[in-house]
Parts: sequence; structure tokens; C-alpha cells
Amino acid sequence: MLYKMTKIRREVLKVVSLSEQPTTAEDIYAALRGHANLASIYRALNWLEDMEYIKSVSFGSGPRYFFSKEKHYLFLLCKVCGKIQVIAECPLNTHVNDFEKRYGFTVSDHVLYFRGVCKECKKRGKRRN
Amino acid sequence: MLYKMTKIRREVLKVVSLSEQPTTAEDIYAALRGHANLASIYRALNWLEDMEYIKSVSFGSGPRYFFSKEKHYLFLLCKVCGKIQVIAECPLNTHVNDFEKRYGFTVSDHVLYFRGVCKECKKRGKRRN
DNA sequence: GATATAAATGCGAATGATTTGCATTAGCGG
DNA sequence: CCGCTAATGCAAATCATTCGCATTTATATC
Repeated sequence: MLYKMTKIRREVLKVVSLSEQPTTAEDIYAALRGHANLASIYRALNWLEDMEYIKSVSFGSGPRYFFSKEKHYLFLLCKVCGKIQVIAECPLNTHVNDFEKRYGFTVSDHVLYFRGVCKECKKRGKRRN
Repeated sequence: MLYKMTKIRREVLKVVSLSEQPTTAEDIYAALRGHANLASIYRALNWLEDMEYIKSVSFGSGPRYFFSKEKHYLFLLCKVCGKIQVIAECPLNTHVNDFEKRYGFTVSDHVLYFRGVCKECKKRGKRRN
């Protein structure tokens, strides 16, 4: 069978693609309220990721965040307040060829995040939010 | 109270530090067999991470991998076989100052990983292992 | 258009990783 | 030695995700 991009998968992809920020499975479930089962959303997300329509990252022990393939996000994870700031650009794309040669590993994409302290937390001192 | 680096925490830190590769909570539990409860190991890991002795990453929905603060690993995550190759160096450290200025975010460390296809998988074709 | 077929879905239960509550223990300050 | 607070063990709880299985759906075939 060759048809694969089903209604649910398309809807899930749409939510992920239209979202400014990376989204979680729960977010998508809420956005599609009732239109699809949570397990099916997970299955759709896994399929979409396998098919390279989307990518995901996870931080610490929290949920996975999904975002569309084209976007090269840089995640700024504040270690004081825990907030994840997402920036739609990425300071990479250098050095990559070099690595591919040295390790025989073909890089198709990358995930990068910085940990540190955000502007607000620096302003207001150490207290967690 | 000021004493904090307890026996268990020290042992956990030791396992994490001496390990060549990033380790999971389960790995550490096995390494310390019987010397500490799994929940305490998790607590120790969280504390060690808060205190900036160690760092962690997680991939997809699997467990968290812990490694010592000093190490700047590059993770090569093969999307064919799923294997995580760990390289003890990192092609970054450029562009960072630039970002810190633009976003007012102070970067203390970063996590980076590439997705792609490893040498072995390219050799043997598409089959998953 | 009815029918066979394989993949996709819904539902609920299962799993894996991690956290939490609570009673117990241990280490330091006085 | 006593009191106090933080750390630990244990078991149960929670969160995110997956799985099993019955049911539906979308094509391809007749």
C-alpha cells in the first residue's frame, strides 16, 4: 500500500507546522480536541518523524517537543527558571563537512541547545519562577 | 546545613565521571549494585545536575544520559539503526558571544547532536539492527 | 459499485523512566 | 549527647509513551 499521508497525520503535521513554537503531543491533542486519539497522535508523530517531515527534542525528563523539519531551532534553556526560549535560527552549519569525513557519519540534521540564564532571571536574581 | 556532597552523591558522581560514555540512572544503579536505592540515585543525579557537576541529554523517548560537566560531547544519533555514537569533542564555541549579546542570555554550556546515518548503516544498506 | 486487503485508528491496558510521600537514618551544630 | 535538618530507602504514584487487539478506513481489484 502506498497511500500513507492520512487525515490525522496531515492534521498533526499542520498543527506542528503552523505552530511558532515546538509543540508536545498533548498540545496537539488539545489543538485537535476530539478529532484524534492521543495514541494515534503519538503514532502520527513517530511516523512523521520517520518520514522526516518533523523533528523532535526532549529536555531533561520532560515531554518531547516536535517541530517542522525545515526549522533549525536554537533552544535556550534557562537553568534558573526552566523556561525554554526558542529561537528560529541556528549558529551551526560550519564544521559539519569536516565531521562527516572524519567519522563516516552523514549528518542530515542537528539539534542544539544552550543552557544558561535568561535575561529575566538575570534581572530578578536567583529566585525560580 | 552546609554539608551536601554525601557518600551516595559522591559515588554517583564518581561513576558518571569515570565512565567513558554518558550513563543512565540504571547503569549507575547497576554499577553501585545495592549501595544505593534507585530513587536516591535519581535524586543524587538531579542534585548533581543542579549543582553543575554533571549534565544530561535525552533522545526521543528513551532515558536520560548523564555525563560530567567538563566534557563537551557531540552525539551522533543514527536514524537507521538508532545507535548513539558519542564523540568527546564539540565543533562549537564559536558564535556564542554573539548570541549572548543579542538575546541577553548567558550561555553556560550547550548540548548538540547530529542526526544522520552512521558508517555501518551506510555500508550495509537500509535494514535496522 | 461490492469486495478483499492491508494499513490506520480508537480504546484501554501496559510499560519505562522518573518523582513523590512518608517513615527512618545520618551528620553536623550546639 | 541532643536536637535539627537534610538525605535515604521503600513503595506507591505519575507522566509520557507504547502496545495489543478489535474496528474502521482507504484504496486496489474484480
